[in-house]
Amino acid sequence: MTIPKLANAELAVMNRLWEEGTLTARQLREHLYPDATRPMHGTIQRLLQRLEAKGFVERDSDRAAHLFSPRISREAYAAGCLESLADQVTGGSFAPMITHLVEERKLSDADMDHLRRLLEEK
Amino acid sequence: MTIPKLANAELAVMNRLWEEGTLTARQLREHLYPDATRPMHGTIQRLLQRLEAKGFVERDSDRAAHLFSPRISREAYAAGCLESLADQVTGGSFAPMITHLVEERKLSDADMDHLRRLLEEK
DNA sequence: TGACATGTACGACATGGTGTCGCACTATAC
DNA sequence: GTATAGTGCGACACCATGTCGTACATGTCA
Repeated sequence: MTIPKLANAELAVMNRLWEEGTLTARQLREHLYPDATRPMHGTIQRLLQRLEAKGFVERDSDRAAHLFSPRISREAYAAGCLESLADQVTGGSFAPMITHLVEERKLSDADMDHLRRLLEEK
Repeated sequence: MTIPKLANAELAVMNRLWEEGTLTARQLREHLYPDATRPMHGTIQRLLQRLEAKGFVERDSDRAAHLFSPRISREAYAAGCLESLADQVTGGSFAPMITHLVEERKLSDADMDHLRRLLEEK
């Protein structure tokens, strides 16, 4: 029961929803395709429909123009992807890749500090 | 210049190469398709060819049966995926998803200990 | 040398997911 | 009523992937 992967256009929609919380299809379209020569109505609807099917967005159909909100937080999605990555590549363990990140100095100081404090508390 | 993503069959080949170091196409086939009703020669060759094109395997063609070895370590691949995940979802920062993992207690004790020690050293 | 086994190169195909379009249908506004 | 905006969804083209088949190269042994 791993998290379904999001494709580019889907992720763009989710990123916008994670930023704003709740939006209509029109608001999404205006941000994602600001200078579209074509309508793109259908495209957004299709994306939202698929995202709803995957359980990523929630639809409030009270009004004529439905309201869409994220159903999964950005952090939960990211962590879910990280989990399935670990399952596929490092046998479910996170240590190898984080170690590699630290040794290659890919972690920012802020990230390191954050982690240190987090681990001390637990 | 993010790391190209590996598909299932490709990942299976890489996992085997990461375990064994260097193998021939035949050895790979015997492990990956042990009870194949069909030859699968072409399939393995195709996969290796694509992996070579993506820069994941190295080919030693000195002998008649070429030898294939991984060109990227398992850890480097995992960390690379993790990096592009962070870029896509959390603006390049790793803290949010690791925090989420810790809070949801998805990290094993071994992982936690490992990280604690790692971070103390740096 | 020829016959045969083994291995490589690669074009081709079916499949599945994705991004897009277009049209039918519905609801709201004037 | 008509016009405008929104939804639902079938359809399509595109691309990566996994697989197959065939052509070609090489090696071995009589």
